[in-house]
Amino acid sequence: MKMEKMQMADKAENRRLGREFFTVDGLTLARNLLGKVMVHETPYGTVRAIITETESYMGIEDKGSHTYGGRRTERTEPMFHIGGTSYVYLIYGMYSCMNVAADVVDNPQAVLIRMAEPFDEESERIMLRLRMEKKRARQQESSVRKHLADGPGKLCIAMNITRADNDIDMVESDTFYWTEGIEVMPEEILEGKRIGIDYAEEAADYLWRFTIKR
DNA sequence: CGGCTGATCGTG
DNA sequence: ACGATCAGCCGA
Repeated sequence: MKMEKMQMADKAENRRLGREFFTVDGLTLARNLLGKVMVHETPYGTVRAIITETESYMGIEDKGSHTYGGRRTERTEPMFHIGGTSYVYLIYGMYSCMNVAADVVDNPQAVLIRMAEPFDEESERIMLRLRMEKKRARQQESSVRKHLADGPGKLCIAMNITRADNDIDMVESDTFYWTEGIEVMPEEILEGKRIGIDYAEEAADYLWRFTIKR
């Protein structure tokens, strides 16, 4: 009985990531978030997903970043907040993108969460349900299942992340937060160019996308 | 698997 | 006007 209790207390889903985890630069945070678990309450239950791909957006000096040149607007405000703050914005008029602010207040760096996999079977059921609800009419369930959360927009649909979840402190929240997950060794991390920022000139070539090797 | 394209709307 | 995208369609 005592043993059971100790194992429960040590379960990955119970080990929350604290402030010190997020108050590092955006490149360090993007690497460290691989293998961690993002948790979000949805109308159908709690969704837990292991993060498998991230991108760094390095703030005022990064031509690919929303905060390039210190651009501070109502939209980009959460990027200026304390590390661990969510930054959710609408892209192409129809999809949400989920980011986590890095580092200290007023250093507007963030990590885009691009890809994730369900942590357990309940999460998988909920993610599939949420994705099927929002799918286009002709799309097959097999196709949705295969591409459950393999892009920033799909990930937000699968975890019910909308702009209602913008500017939340994920260190303090009880409905939107992070926990430990699986261990990822540095040599398991693949680097690549960031996606969809052709306008960013030389910054488009920086290897600031991180994926777990398969 | 890779490239091309329309859909759709808040932001500045 | 313009996207830190997605899914369908085409060709290989």
